[in-house]
Amino acid sequence: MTTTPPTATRPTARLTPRREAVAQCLATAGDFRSAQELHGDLANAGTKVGLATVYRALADLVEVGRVDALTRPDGETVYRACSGSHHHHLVCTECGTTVEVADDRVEQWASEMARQHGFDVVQHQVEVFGRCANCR
Amino acid sequence: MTTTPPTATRPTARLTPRREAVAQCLATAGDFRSAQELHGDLANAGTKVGLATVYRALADLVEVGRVDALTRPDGETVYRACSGSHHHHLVCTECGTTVEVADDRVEQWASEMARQHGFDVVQHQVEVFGRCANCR
DNA sequence: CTTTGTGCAAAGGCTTTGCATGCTT
DNA sequence: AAGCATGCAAAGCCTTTGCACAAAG
Repeated sequence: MTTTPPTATRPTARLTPRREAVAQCLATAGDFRSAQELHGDLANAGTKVGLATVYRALADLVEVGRVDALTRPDGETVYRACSGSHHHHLVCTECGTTVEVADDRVEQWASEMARQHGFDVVQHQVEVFGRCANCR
Repeated sequence: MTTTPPTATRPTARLTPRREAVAQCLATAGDFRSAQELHGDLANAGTKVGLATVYRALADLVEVGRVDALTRPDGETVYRACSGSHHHHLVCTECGTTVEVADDRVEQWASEMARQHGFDVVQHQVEVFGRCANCR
C-alpha cells in the first residue's frame, strides 16, 4: 500500500528542520518531483540530507496530508506539495511533453464513484497518455 | 515512456507460442496481473517460460495494442487483456480491496481534454484510492 | 544463412531497512 | 535518560539487458 494510516490517532509526526526543508523545497518547486530529484535539489541548495531521510520525510508528509504522491508509468513515485490547485496530466508518449489540465468534473466523478461504493476518497491518480500535436 | 511506438509502421511482431500463451493466460485471468504473477500462473499451468520472456512478450503485446498496462502505487506494473470492457478501480489503501467501476464520463473527459490540447489519446490511467466501508 | 525468440544470470534503478550516532524532550 | 531523527551502507524488488543457443523464415 501507499500509506500506513490505520491505527487511528496520528502521533503528530515531529517537524524537524530536515522535514521542513523537504516540504519547503517541494512547495517551491510547485510541481511533481521524485525523491531523488528533491535530494538533488536540496544538495544544490546547500542543504545536505541523506537520501533515506528524504524518503522518510516524504512518507511522513504524505501521511499527515501535506504532500500528495503518485506513481508514474515508469514506476517512479513523484511528490507534490498539497497546496497548489489540483490538476492532472496529458503526457505525450513520444516526446514526453506534459500538459497540465484541470477540470472539476474528474474530481467530482472520483468522489461520486467512491461515495457510491462506500469509499472514503483519499487520493486519485489520473493521467492520460497519447501523442501530442507535434508528434502526430 | 511506457510505449515505443514512434516510427510509423509496426513490423508485425511475431506471434510465437509463448507469446500466445502469455496473451491467453492474461485473457483467461480477465483482470490485472503483474508480470511475475503471470509467470507463476504459466508455471502452474505447466507452461514453462522464462520471466524475461514474459516481460518481453508483454511489452510486445502492449505495443501492438492487445494488452493494456498500468502502474500501481507500489510501482509494480500490471497488465490486462484489452478485450474486456474498459473500467477503472477503487482501491482501499488499508485492506487492498478493489472495486471495478465503469462510467463513460471519464472516458469522454479524457478524450475531450486530449482533443483540446491537440493530443491523440492512446491510453489513460484512472485509479481512485481511499478507505472502503469496512476500514473506515 | 540470417533474423528473431528464449533462458539464464547479471546488472540497474528506485526504495526500504538495519544499525550506530546525535538531537530533542 | 529515553525516544525519535539521521546517515550510511546493505538489502530488496521489479524490470531490463547481455550473451549464447535454438527456432523460424
